[in-house]
Amino acid sequence: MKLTTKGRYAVLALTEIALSEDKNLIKISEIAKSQNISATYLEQILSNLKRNGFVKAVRGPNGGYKLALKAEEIIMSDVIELIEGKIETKGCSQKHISCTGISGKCLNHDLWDELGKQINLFLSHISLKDILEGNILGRSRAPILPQDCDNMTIN
Amino acid sequence: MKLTTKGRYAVLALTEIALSEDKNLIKISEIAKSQNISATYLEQILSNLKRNGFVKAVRGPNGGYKLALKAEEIIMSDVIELIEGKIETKGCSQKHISCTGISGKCLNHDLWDELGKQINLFLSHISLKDILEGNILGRSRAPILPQDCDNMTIN
DNA sequence: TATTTCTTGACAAAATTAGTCAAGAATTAT
DNA sequence: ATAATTCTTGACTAATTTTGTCAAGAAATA
Repeated sequence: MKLTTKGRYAVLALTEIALSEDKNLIKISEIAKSQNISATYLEQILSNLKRNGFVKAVRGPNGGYKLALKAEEIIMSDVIELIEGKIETKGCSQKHISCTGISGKCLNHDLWDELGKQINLFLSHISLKDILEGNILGRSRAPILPQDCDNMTIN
Repeated sequence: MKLTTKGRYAVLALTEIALSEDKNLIKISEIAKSQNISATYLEQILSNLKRNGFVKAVRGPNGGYKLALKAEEIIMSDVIELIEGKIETKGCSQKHISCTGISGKCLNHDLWDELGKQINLFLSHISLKDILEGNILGRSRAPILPQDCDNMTIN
């Protein structure tokens, strides 16, 4: 799996764009300067976000970027998947035979599959709006254990 | 954050070692062969696992590795942190000033911090025993949302 | 004593990430 | 219309990280 500066820069840029919604447009150079990121590197990322409908661009003097969607519609799992590729923690090399020698199925695969699912699940519940509102801390949650089902009721 | 073949190989090796507990010792060359991994690369990883008390090694003819702990005591977050380093999805470059321009604190930091926390929380609830028993699938869980607190009771 | 097997650290190749550069297209102000 | 501004695109390069290899050695056992 991957989580690099590219993904972080993307979220950072989206945040900056959202925060200057009142001024309507923000330039790459402004974001680059305020975040101290290479402007030309940011171009790649914003261009990608544009192609995929997260932001809109206006060229020419006083041009710049703005959000193409409402902040609550910009979901982190979508953004990260676009920029970094699928969150996949691929397991063993063997695809069909067991890698642990046990019956038919690779035990390790489960771990990485489920971790990937967990990461995705987490990010799919967080929108740009949540970030803007500082509504993130304290969200992580322990995984489900067998005995949980007995002790928990959802009304 | 990082999740590379090295971490996967470590878990794979631990699984193999655990599965041959009855034969008591398993050689690097056996693991390498059955998993089709470079033996010399595995050496590094197992050596590391040994230095940190997860496995024991016996040299000489009929030597090899065995677990130094019970399978239920080998926790994935410990293993992964050892092999891959701290699960840290470090946020912006600025440490003290805001990177989004908003009051004092970096909004993006929260996202990566909390994601790191979630990954760690997930892995800290999974032991080698769980893997051996195939007790992994279905564990991932959606993050906590504000309204959850109202609708859920834990008895 | 010879063989097996782990141990360690230095090296090197390959892949990925991060970043640069340049030519161009669209827009706006003058 | 023209010049200045700003995004667009793709090719290229540099830096870093990952993924190994290699070799000399140490411990154990038959």
